Amino acid sequence: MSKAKRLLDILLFVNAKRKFTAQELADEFKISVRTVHRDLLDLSDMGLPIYAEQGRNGGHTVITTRLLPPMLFTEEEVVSIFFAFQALNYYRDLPFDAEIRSVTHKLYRSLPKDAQAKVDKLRSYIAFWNPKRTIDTPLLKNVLDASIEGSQLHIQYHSKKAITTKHIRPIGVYAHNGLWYMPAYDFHKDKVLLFRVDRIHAIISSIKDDSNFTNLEEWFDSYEVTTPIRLLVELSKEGVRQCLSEPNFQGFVTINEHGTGTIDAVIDEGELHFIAPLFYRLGLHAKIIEPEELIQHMRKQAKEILTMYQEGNL
Amino acid sequence: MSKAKRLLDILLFVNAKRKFTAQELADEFKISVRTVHRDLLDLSDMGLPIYAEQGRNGGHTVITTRLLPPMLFTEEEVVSIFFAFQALNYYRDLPFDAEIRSVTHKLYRSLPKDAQAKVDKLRSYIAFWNPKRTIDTPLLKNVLDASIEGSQLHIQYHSKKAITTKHIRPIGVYAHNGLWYMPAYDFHKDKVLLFRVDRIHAIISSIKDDSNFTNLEEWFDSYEVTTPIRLLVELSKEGVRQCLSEPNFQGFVTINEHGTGTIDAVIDEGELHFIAPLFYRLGLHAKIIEPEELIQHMRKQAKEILTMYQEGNL
DNA sequence: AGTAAACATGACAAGTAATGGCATGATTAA
DNA sequence: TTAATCATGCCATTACTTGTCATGTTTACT
Repeated sequence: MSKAKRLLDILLFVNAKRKFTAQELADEFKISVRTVHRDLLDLSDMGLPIYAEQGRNGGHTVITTRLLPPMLFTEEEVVSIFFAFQALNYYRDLPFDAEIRSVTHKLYRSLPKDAQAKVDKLRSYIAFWNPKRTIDTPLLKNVLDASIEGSQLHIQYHSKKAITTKHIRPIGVYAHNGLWYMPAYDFHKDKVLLFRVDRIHAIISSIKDDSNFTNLEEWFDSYEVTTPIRLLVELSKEGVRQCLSEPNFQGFVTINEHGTGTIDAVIDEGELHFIAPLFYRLGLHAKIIEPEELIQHMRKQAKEILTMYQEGNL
Repeated sequence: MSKAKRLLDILLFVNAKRKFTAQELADEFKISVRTVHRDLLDLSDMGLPIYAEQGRNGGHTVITTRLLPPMLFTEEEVVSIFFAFQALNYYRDLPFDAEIRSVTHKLYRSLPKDAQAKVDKLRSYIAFWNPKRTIDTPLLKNVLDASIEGSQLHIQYHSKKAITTKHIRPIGVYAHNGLWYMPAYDFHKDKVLLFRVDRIHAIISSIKDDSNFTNLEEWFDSYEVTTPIRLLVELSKEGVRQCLSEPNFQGFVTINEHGTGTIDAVIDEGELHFIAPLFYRLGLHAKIIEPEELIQHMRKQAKEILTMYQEGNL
């Protein structure tokens, strides 16, 4: 085995083991202790952060977290990593922030000048526009860790009315529109609720809980319509056009020959208040046929608005 | 110079040069031609995709695009790359799709089993929720390239009324809410318009244009209020709460002692129709004081809604 | 057809690097 | 004090690398 290959193997071995003696390595790789010392010197020169403790029970210890074997990338592949990082650029708080920065530096330095220019250009010509938030989400990483480890948390939460204490088990976190959300099982209310991570004031305690539990993926998939309601809407041509750009509806729009169309979908009652604003915006371009609740909601809202802005009342 | 170092240097050299003869390498690195052949054999064994053409005018050629020097990552750094790719997961069409996949595979394979599990878990517990689109954006990469190269395009565009031909110079592309947008200078209208990339039917022609032009970053920065209007809104306590979560306004909300508040901002007239839906949703929680146009718009929309849903007209 | 430019491969000697063995010293815990 | 451990130097031996030379093959040019 070539020396280079052996050094790599030793690198991996010591990374996995963290602490070891020269004799162990000598046995493992069938080389002399003297050579082990030489190899460790070489690795150290190559940047492996390692230190030795003298004396009985001493040994060598790798400081950092584990390193992976060196990887070869093509230029395009590196650009794709920059591209992905660009997508994260608009989030204020991110887990792995430090790692992203270190990877960025490593990769950027290794690029030839012209490729650096290419990356710079890419950054200037493509963007992922999530509203840039000024809201801090300092507990994001903690909550994510709690989700992955499956811990129960007691948190202080700033809810609609006041700051309350909640006993929850997080399911996961997701970013939506620049904010971080956490669905979590609430032990007191005995159901899954959605929390905003930035509204968590503090984590009071964290208990490891080994029982199996749903994760975010499953929760997304299992999202069920509990009280189904039929939504039936007639659309003008322009209404069709706009609804096709609307992620909630694009699957449910049927277009007839004149270019007008209809939405016919079954949705959950709870979604009603969420979709109402869309139909407000559409105005005459969308006429709701069913459900009656939504029509009444529209009517009520319109009346409120009209009352508030009576003619002459400026 | 050690052999290992020389091999790395040769790797970089041949990647940059693509095609070369053994003699050239021998001269460059001051080694014999025989050794060059041996080194190339080694590199080939190490996976460098290289082939040789026999005969006069023959030589060695590297097949792939350029490779970069091998890089060492810590486990956490690799996880951060997966994390970034996860953020891209919800976009349907992406430039660099193939590269992202190959990087993913390379990295995943190199991870130890337990770290693979960690990545899998991460995927299950964190999500970036952009509405999952079913709209194809096949020309995305072309448009991005055109932006970076600074080309003028003639495109067929599916606009509000019909399919028209446009002569444009793209400024860049950005993703927003799962859709890809392209601001571009329209030569006919002599101003910058915003296009939806999925509505581009075809690129008819592309002309390289070396003149300097604004890029996306500058365009975002230079976004100017052309016809400023003062927006003044009174908010209830709940109105304050909701507006603080609204990226457009969170900087402009002032809260007074009772928890109620006001929005006082200067916005562009063109944004009016865009912000109206928010105030619809807020209903009585927000009362617009200025501008009059917005109030009239609200009133008009409310009247339309009421007319459409007259009592008894179900 | 002949020649020159290239790759491909083998043999061998000379040179260089890596290794193991041994010795010595330093540090630390039992 | 002793045993376990790292640290370093020296040297003979072994293993590897290199250059030179020789021989073949393929291909393009004249």
